[in-house]
Amino acid sequence: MSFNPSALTQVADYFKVLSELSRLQVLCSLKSGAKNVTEIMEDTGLGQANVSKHLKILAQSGIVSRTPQGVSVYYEIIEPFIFDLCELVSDRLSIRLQEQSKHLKQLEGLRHNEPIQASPKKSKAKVKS
Amino acid sequence: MSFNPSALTQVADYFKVLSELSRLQVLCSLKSGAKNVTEIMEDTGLGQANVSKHLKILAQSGIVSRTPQGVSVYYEIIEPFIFDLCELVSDRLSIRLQEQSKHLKQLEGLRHNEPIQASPKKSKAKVKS
DNA sequence: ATAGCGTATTACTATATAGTAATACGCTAT
DNA sequence: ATAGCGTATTACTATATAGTAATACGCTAT
Repeated sequence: MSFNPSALTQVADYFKVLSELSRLQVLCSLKSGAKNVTEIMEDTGLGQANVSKHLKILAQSGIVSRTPQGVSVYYEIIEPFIFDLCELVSDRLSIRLQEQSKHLKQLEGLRHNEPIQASPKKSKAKVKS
Repeated sequence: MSFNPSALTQVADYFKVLSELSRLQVLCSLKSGAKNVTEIMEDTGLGQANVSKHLKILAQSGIVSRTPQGVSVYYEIIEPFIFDLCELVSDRLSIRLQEQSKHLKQLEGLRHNEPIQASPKKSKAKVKS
């Protein structure tokens, strides 16, 4: 059993950046192209300070670029790879739902053919032997 | 701009499960096959209560299965998909390092007043001067 | 120089959760 | 029944960080 803990840490940190709804919202807002902070605020409904904070994290983690332009600052996706990741996860979650409903139907079928026996109540009463 | 916040939340939560070093260590330990808690502890060096806690999270998120077997409990990966994700991220991080060192070399060149060469694309035609 | 605007930062609160010691729980062999 | 073992849970501490109001900063037009 040999895995590199420092590489794993980096992977964990990368996932951590993507593990916050607000940050994913900001990224989705940038999917259609570069935007400044105000535009992102309007897109996401997040507060200004909050958006700035998340953008800083995204920029520091190399997912997004920062370009001051006049009085405002434009941010842009520089690693579209993240959308691939999100889609993969999203697809996986869909598949899960699919299989889940399939299993539910199987249970339905069972129910009509052979009745499921109710499990006896868990009682802590000690039975004297 | 229309993204589904509830779907995004689920994606974020999935990433959150993978965003902790200890949890990734547990998963890596399970990569070679089903293991009980004690074996995972030995593999990872994590404490017993801590391992149990992480395993609970992994089981509840549908990544791992739980099978009591005698006095111990065996856990097993049921969604190898996570390893694909980890590898993708790991590969991306490697590519970054590669490009980073390339840029460093370019800076070195600048330092010595050597012209910067246009990026070589994928052609392997390396002309020696 | 000054005002106005957009953005970043500061200082703070609230919350989530990793880690852990102690303990409860549940199985198995005796 | 009892002891011993492996695992889960409880109760707690420590830490990280999301969100935010206030404010600082920096650019541009006047």
